[in-house]
Amino acid sequence: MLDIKVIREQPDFVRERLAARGVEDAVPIAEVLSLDEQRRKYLTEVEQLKAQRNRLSKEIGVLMGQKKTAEADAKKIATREFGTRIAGLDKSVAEIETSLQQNLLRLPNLPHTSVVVGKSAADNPVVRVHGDPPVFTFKPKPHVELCESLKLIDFVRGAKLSGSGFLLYTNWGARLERGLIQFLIDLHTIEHGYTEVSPPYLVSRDCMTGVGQFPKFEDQAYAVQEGGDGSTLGRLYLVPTAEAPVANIHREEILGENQLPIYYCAYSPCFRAEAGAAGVGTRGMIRVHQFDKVELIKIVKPETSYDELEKMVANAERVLQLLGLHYRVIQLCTGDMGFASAMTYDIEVWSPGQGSYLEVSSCSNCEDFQARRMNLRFKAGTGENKFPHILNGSGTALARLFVALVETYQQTDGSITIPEKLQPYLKTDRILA
RNA sequence: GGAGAGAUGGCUGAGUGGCCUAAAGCGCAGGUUUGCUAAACCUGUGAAGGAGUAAUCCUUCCGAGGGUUCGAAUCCCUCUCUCUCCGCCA
Repeated sequence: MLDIKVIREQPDFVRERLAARGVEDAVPIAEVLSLDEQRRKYLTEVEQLKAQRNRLSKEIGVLMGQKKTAEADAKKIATREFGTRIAGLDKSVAEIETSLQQNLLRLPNLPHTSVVVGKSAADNPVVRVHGDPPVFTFKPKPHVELCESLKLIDFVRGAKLSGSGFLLYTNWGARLERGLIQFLIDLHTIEHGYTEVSPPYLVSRDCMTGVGQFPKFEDQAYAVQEGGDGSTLGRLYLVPTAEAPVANIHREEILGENQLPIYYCAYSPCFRAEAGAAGVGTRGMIRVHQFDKVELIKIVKPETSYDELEKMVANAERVLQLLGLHYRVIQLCTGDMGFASAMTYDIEVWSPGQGSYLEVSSCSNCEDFQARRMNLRFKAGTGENKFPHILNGSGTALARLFVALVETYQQTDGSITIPEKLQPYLKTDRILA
């Protein structure tokens, strides 16, 4: 959520930054400013009335104490009408505030001023490239073919169970997936200093709103109804990422400055309905409704957040380096960034079978955008309460990492070799055809 | 699912209609004392919002939402959550 004071004091700056995202038409800045002005007007009025009423009530209390009941009763009648006027104004203020809040929750974060202004993924600058694409003496097969021939994934039966976009990992495929999860968590906790957490996979509406998923992207979440009485009470949402629960761990808390920075690492399955996406590039494992991911979350002091972002990207890159995979890092331009982010790096791993890069990690600095939404603060040394910056990054997404591994390490005979670092987790150095 | 207890500031915890402007303690900040540390003592210390150039003033907030009242942390109703015991259960 944006700071209403910033919108009020620098509306043109806010308009310019939002326009850089390419959402200027949808941005009700004028509406927000008008509501904000109305709110303050009514608030001033009703507060003056309340001050008067409080004064009179106090006088009545004194009269009652002196047993001057006749005078007290007269004053009561005079004071009574304040109640109705106050109630009316209170109602107006509440309505305006609700409306203002709804508008604010729909405004995306402002891109950092250093981020390249662009319209789409085509404008994303490449930050660095690691290694070279592997060279094959034969035509590398796409992952779908390899997974079928090695019986790593049963695509047909996965779809039979839950529809397209759901995977049934089998035998060595299931073990590879599990081994990767273990490998990633060990790496980030033991070597990178993150604290492991294992969150709920169903979260409240507040959590989804806190990270910026709701209200804008509500149609992309799977909702689960407790009881089934149709009310939104007791409704929970399958996590689209572990970010949803983990970033909210300290929601509505005031942290001590010495508690920061906080580093969390969490595995979770991720559920994405992506309404309307069915049928578009859905073959195989590239785009699915359920995938595994190991997520990194940082809660940090504002002045350190961009250094922390660089470190987080390096932590995610380490995964691909240890697995010997070719990848590149890009920075998302203003038009391609997520709703909550001020700056995002994507890491894309090379897929020999597709002949293209696949996004396996997205690391974002959301600055105080999410902290405001969840009212998470910390007490700064100066004594004032400030919003910390929250970062999230994939470390990394699994299905696409799986694709890159299988395609990169395929052999002439159709088998797959296992990178050295993964061998202890799989208890083998090769998956045979 | 049944029964009971509870939810008050960063934390613990008092407060059952009117100086509650929320006691007290802990914690935290500053100060005094001090060779250093520690300790002791003193002072200060909730949040959000609004008006004002400013000093300052005002409003709201005691789990959430309604209600009663001139006035609610306090009384009434509804809901949520937590704890204890019982039942069921992986």
